[in-house]
Amino acid sequence: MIPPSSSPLHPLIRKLESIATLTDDEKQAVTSLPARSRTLEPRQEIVRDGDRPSQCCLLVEGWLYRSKTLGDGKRQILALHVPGDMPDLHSLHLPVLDHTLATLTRAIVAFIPHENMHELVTAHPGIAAALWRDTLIDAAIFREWITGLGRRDARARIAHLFCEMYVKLHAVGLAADQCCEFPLTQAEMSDALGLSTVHVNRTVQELRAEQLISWSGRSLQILDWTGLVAAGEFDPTYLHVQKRAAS
Amino acid sequence: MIPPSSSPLHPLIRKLESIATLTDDEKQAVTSLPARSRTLEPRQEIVRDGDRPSQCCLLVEGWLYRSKTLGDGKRQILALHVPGDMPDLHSLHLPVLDHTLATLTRAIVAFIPHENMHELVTAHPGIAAALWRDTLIDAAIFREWITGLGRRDARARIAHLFCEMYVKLHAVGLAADQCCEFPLTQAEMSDALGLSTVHVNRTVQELRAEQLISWSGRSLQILDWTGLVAAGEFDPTYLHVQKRAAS
DNA sequence: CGGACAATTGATCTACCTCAAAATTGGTGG
DNA sequence: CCACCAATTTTGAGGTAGATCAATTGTCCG
Repeated sequence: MIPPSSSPLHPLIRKLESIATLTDDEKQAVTSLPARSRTLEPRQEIVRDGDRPSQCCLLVEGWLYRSKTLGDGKRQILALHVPGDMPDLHSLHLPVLDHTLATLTRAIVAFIPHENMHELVTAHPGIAAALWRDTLIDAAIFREWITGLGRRDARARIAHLFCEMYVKLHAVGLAADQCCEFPLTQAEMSDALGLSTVHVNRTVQELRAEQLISWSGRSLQILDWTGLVAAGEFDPTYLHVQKRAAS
Repeated sequence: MIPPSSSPLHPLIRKLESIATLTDDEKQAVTSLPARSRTLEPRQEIVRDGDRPSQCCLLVEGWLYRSKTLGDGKRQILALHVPGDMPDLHSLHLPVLDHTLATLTRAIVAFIPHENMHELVTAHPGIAAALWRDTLIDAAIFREWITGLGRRDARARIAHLFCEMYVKLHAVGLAADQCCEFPLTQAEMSDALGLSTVHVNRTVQELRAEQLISWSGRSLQILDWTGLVAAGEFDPTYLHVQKRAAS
């Protein structure tokens, strides 16, 4: 019943299984969703602040981010997304977007019409609950970011972000052995953490000097998980991961 | 079919009508929810970080807040709640709480067992959608707070918060003529905005000197809405208010 | 009237910002 | 395979919004 990993819907199944338990029937229903796949280049907008999308976006491969831009051009990154995420699932119930969704890396995304999503959740309350749960986890991550931006210093914020992304990737089988992708530039990282690029640079060097991480190019290695967790005061409870997905 | 305003469930109906359209049948179903009301004193915890609540809390009167506390005792307020809100609705799908819910003022809250909420959303998909939508608006507010904490200065953050609470209260009929309750202390405000109390104090005085607001005790008057909106770069889109509720 | 809490003020300090330039890196075409 | 370009990362040198510490002054109640 599990679709071949070549199906663009496989990452969604994997993701849903990391946060809920699905029956075979439900898996089947997800698999038969009509999805139109596209490959997008890095740093390309998918849907923009103010848009009224008529479809949802499922990230199959690569990373996406969501952001708001202020009047003076300052930008705040609100969330980072990895394969399996549906970053604009909320558009199902909030017709007008209040922020922009874009690619960070080259990415494969699958578009599913709202209509079909509505049918899916109507016919399968279990899936509706799982998707609702997913949006609630999203909100829990927002709360953690609020806490970091409001009350943590630069070092803790950066360490915390590394921990968070490692756990998120691990939950969907995309990280192991303390290694994972981390394809942000320091400028993007500063927009996510409410810092300047200069300060991010200096603080990342600090973490490297402390032998907590090794990060170059797009690959991150966590050298001292315990130390990094302590530096970021990281407690994964808020991610509400149910279990590690089979790859 | 509308319950008398003395019913503890009236604020919930009013709130849901401010974000969605309910049929009489759905209103009836909400009204017949079993709710146990209690009056709580100011600054009293309702559910704590780590708890596994078995009921949801509906705020009938007064203000609540949600917060996280860090290791060193620093506190971040994550959200402010006004009558009609169900601040821990997410516990329906995320069993363990990742933050604390407490009263800001003396408050009346009604508790509804998860069991009955589950029955309600199973029997009434329209209500399920409205509640889901409500949690999504919650998340949209979190995103706006992230933006403020990350990229706005103290003056803009404070102005923005005044605007946000005025609009939220207005949507449920609890504000008019540029006047509303604002029962936070400056210390609580600083915990919400990621600032120190001293700096909040000085910046509020600035806004008063600019004749944008008048705020003393628990009552706020907005003297210059346009000016305050400009100071906070406030755009209410993210609140996704559908229409003003009848009081 | 007194006590507790909240608001206000003053003085000093610092984490982080801004501006600007230099050094690296990775990708590309010849 | 190398030279070159553009995008990143890194370094240096000030500057500042906002923090911290420590009183002092309201203000609201019982």
